[in-house]
Amino acid sequence: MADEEWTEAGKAVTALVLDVFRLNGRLQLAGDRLVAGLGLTSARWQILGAIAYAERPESVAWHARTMGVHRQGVQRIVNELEKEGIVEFQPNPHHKRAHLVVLTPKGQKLFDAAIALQVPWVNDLSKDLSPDDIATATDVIEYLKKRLEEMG
Amino acid sequence: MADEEWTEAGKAVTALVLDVFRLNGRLQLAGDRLVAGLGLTSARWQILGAIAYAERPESVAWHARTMGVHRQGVQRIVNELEKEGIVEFQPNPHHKRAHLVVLTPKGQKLFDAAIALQVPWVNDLSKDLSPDDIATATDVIEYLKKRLEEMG
DNA sequence: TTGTAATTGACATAATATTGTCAATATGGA
DNA sequence: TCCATATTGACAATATTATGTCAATTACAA
Repeated sequence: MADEEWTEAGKAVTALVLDVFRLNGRLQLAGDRLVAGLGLTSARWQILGAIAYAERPESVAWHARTMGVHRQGVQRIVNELEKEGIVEFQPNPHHKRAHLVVLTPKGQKLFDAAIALQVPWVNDLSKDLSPDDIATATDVIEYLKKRLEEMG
Repeated sequence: MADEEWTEAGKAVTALVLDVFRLNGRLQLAGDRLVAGLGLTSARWQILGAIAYAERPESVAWHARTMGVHRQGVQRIVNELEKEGIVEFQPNPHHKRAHLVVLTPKGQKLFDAAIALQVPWVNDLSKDLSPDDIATATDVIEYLKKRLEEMG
């Protein structure tokens, strides 16, 4: 493969990447607006989701690693959420310092309220898309993500 | 359509959105690493690309609007690039203050160098993907982006 | 057990992004 | 022309994110 020119797939993925950047920005904005009334932001919501959907209570560092973001950012937001009674720390039987993060009942209600806003929003957003095409798009996105994780 | 539960497409798009967030992070990271040796970052590179690929010289505010980002951020980076001789401002015959941004020869060389790094990188990244699937993914991403722009 | 490397939360600092305001300019209608 | 509205670059004030360091802890191999 010559190095100076794009392959067909390379050209197409280049365009896809630029679209992913733009979509990411729009989604961030839309998410912020959707849950602003609940006192949430996209960043907070995403962390709540990670905690809510984890199979078991996990540490801040674990969540950061899983989300692929800096652990300091997650720590800062989780500490805020803890002060607001939205999450709480549980002792970790396997680690004295790395406490496990869980939603409080108040946090669970807040997350449920966010979901209640997201459901009609995403149902409307996606109503004209074919499930097959969405699945294909997801496969491509996940493949690229996996490749990047391997390469990085 | 009931509001309390996800449609099939809604559920699938919810998963897709989370994947887009993760991929965006990985791409940002990979881009930073790819062009770091050139004194570029993902953000700078993206702005250079917008300037390079614009059909004609445009103002900072125009680029920010097109990219869907804050105009202040673009302004800050463009001002830096201008100090470094990578871009320059041209007088705008239609507006006294809104100067038009163009690449200098040095800037064009820098952008070409970034592309020279990106080509083999993206060719390798995409080598096992089918052009059809990439096209489908791009269509879905673009559709979502367009819908969000309309809604917002 | 002992030593080495990795993980973790806390903290500090710098870089970047966000938000709001202002005056200059441009646009379009009355 | 005149006026209201929108756009633009500059500037300032916060907020958020990124990066590096540290000590405590853990994991693991010798």
